[in-house]
Amino acid sequence: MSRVEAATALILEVFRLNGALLAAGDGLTRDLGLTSARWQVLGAVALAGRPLTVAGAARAMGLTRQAVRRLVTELAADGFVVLAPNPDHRRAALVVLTETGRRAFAAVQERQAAWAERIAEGCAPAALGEATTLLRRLRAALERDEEHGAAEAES
Amino acid sequence: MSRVEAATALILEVFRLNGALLAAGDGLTRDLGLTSARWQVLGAVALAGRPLTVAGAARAMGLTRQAVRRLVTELAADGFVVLAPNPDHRRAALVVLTETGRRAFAAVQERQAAWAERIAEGCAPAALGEATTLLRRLRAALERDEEHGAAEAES
DNA sequence: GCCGATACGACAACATGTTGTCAATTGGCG
DNA sequence: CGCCAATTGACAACATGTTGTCGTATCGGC
Repeated sequence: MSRVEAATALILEVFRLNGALLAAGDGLTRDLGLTSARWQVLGAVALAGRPLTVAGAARAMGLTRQAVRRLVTELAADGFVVLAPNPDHRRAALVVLTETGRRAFAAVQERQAAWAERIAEGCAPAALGEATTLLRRLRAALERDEEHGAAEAES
Repeated sequence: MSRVEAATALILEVFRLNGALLAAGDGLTRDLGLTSARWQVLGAVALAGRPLTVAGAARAMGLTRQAVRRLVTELAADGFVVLAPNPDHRRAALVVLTETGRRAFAAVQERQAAWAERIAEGCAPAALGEATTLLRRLRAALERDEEHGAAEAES
């Protein structure tokens, strides 16, 4: 198999796995009133070490602040977080976990560990690490390509 | 790094790479009036070997027929495909590429090959293959877990 | 040949992300 | 001090996927 074919096969598999993972994540969190996306936001806030604004959480997650804003609004409506006044910035409120939010996140984290263990059961940690490194390298090449790709496409 | 940690790191990287790939795919197709999603539909129809119905294309791609239906409607509106009567099934029309559609798909395919070569430049085909195999195995475990996961989650 | 299960297309509602736009706040610099 | 650029939150429009529901066409078994 040529390099192009091998790369294409890997890319297609990434798409499929991504879909499967999202579905699994939703299943993992559904009965707690969460989804994969909400869980991700909760995690960013829980693991930040300091209170985050919506825009800050978005930066931490690599998403746009608009997407995070809607999720935060929903999480606040469901009582997982509250928006606390920010002493440093009147408009940019801080997202703070409630006790409910903390408990829900801890519960999901436990499940996720057990789930990851089940899923990766037959895989050597070293092999997982090598695959991660390869994917990271591909993504780096992708982002490098993006930067000066627009000009080359014209040629 | 424990297996759970390694697996979690890999999963997060799959999410990130998926996002980067989608963005790159859109960039690759934009000036032809396509997107990643439309390209995928065009590819399913082009490579099927025989005419496909909307539902058939959806099965071939692992998407729902509703999602494919909308994309096909848009592709038809833009002249990339036409819906031809199906002699075997009055309601299920066949999706057929127009000359425009064929040319657009061929153009994207050329670009994709060059792009994949650039992206995977520093990677050995064997390493790509191993990563693909690992991801496939993870997805298989995931799908197996889904099946009898609902019951275990209660315990 | 009829009848019910199944497949298909259409429509609606929703989830999740994007980009674009706009006003308000903040902070730095002349 | 005052003004201008960057940041932020809000809203809208759109892209892409999902599920649910409905009506109808097709097919297989009796």
